[in-house]
Amino acid sequence: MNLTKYARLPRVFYERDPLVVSKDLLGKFLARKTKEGEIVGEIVETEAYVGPHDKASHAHNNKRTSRTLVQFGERGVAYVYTIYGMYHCFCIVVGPRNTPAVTLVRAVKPIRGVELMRRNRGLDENVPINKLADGPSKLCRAFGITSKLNGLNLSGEDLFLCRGTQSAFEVGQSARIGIDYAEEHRSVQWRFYEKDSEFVSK
DNA sequence: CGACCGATCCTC
DNA sequence: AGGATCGGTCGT
Repeated sequence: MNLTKYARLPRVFYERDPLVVSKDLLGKFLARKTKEGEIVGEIVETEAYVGPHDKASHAHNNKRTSRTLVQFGERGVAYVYTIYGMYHCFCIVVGPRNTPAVTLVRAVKPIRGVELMRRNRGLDENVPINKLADGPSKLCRAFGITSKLNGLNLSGEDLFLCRGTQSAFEVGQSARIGIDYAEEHRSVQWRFYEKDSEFVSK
């Protein structure tokens, strides 16, 4: 398997309803290439932040700040932000220009580079594989994703998305995590995950 | 410039 | 159940 030749998800993949894209991202591969080596994970959990009317969105009411700026740009670009001073979250811009919408990638199933993921997390070899990237900030640690990658186009070489070798799964759906402030959008079912997967967040 | 808080994670 | 830990954001 040569990652460099792996076909990136085409631009049209992102040019659909954010909920459809978020759901369709399940089973796709997220790949990272650094000097240290290559890391690949199958996306098993996502959340949609569907637009400026979404009260859970950082860009609610088209709030345009230095943090949210990339949400107003091109689709298929990384939106990486810091949280609780010590962690990062990785999102994919899925809204058209000037219409902020993103998919938060919450968990992946490690496919390649498992040892590198362990090293990046500072974990030893007896930590089970399903605990390496089962949360939005854990996967950022495991993949070495920091705010330096904010605004990066996801069809390049450093960090990109591609169709993997998808196995069959059923899609589960639930309310999004950690957005109790979002009033009537607190309970909408905009979280998607591979049902029965042990790699989703707890 | 000060104050508040978080799309989390880890430990108790 | 509570603490870590600090950048983003907003009000003064």
